[in-house]
Amino acid sequence: MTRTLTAELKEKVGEQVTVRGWVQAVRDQKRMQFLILRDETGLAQAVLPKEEPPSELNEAITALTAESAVTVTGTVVADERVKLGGLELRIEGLTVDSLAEPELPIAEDSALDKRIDWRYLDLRRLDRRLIFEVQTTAEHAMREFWRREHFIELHTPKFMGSASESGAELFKVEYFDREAYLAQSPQFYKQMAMAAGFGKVFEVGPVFRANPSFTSRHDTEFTSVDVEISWIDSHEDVMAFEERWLAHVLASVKEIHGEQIEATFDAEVVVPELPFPRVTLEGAKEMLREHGHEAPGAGHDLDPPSERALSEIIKQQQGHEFAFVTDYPTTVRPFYHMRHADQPTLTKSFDLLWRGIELTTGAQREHRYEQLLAQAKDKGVDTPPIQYYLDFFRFGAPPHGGFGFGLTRLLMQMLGQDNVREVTFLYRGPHRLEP
RNA sequence: GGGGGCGUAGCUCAGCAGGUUAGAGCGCUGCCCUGUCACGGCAGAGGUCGCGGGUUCGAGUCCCGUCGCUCCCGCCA
Repeated sequence: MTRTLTAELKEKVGEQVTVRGWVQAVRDQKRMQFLILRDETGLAQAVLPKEEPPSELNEAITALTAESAVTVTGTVVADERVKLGGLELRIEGLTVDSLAEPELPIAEDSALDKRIDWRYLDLRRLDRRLIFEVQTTAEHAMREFWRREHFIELHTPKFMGSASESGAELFKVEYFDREAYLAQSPQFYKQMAMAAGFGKVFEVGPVFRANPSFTSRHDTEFTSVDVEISWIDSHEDVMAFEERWLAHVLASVKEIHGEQIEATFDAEVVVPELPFPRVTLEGAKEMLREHGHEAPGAGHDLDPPSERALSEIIKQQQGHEFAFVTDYPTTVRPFYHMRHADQPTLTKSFDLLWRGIELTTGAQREHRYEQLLAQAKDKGVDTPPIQYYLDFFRFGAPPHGGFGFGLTRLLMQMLGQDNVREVTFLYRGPHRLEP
């Protein structure tokens, strides 16, 4: 049997077709039975007159419950009375593939946490599906761009013998007779690819952070998009790549899903102008103070309210939703970020803000072995466990830099969602390991 | 880790200053309804008020503890 999708029905008027999907609603009346069917492409009405006494088919429809999985065979008929596309299916056969229990544990207006408990039911809604269609398009556009520019795709290990970055907490796991850690980032390995002469690399993969963060934009496992580029002159080259790449991604999403995103989430996808605004961290703080906002003191990163305010100011002044904030002090950056030759307390690093939230952290990396050792010592890093990493720079390493990018944060902002959990297939947090 | 808010029916919530048998809408079950389309009408079932302890003649309501959810901060993508 060939399955016809509900979206294809308009081309099949007069034909007998088989549609397979879920029962959205049953309206069982005295003389007429209506069955609203949903598949991944939309909704369709199926209809059957009720016989006296009711036929077996009538009884089967009466017994249906919402969200049951069914296969319906019938003839497609154009009928102006039908508000759902002016089409309906005159039912000739029905198979109940799986009867749903009558009371569903969640409804459209259920709280997010409860919806995640029953995520597979929540995801049956077509607007949730759109989120993952957009994700697919965005990733495809990223790869398209990378391939065009001769990047190599990496799949780095997620088990590690030691920490790859300071700051974020590590998950410890049993690993035979010793302990291992889940990777917080592919940072060291993408740098290894630079030492291996790969030139330009990317990875889209999971990272793990054992931070007990209870906010709308953190999770303990998320999909990180990582890029690393060799033979750069400074972090400026990395930013210049990232903005072109992102503009391409947003243009693709807008072209394919822009209208639907606007209709579904009331969010406009704006393709950004190049170049993105750039401001140094200290310059940003000055801007904030000029506009009457409090800003953290020297040596400190922007706090979230400052980031939101900064995005707002730049939006007003330059009409741009993105902003690169550059030149973070060494105090808030890891040891491997390259320092400015003339200002050794500042790193050649950047963050990318979009509509007030951090999408990216990037930098030029220190590729000179002796300098890297000195910086590790300066930051109090315990070097023996990461000697394998330091060794990457002993036998000829190119100048390089790159960035890490939160895929879910991109989606959240793109779709006007207020929580990364909405755009994560299955959220993982401090108290969430199921489903 | 720190702070704010919350936890009452399958779902979303109400429950005023502690006072008989804890309510509503949606959903569910049954009956009725000539084409519905958020169908409509009538009837019904459904609750150890997160959990434990305390105050009180009496606790959904007040107090303490605990668990969970949520938002903000810290941390970060």
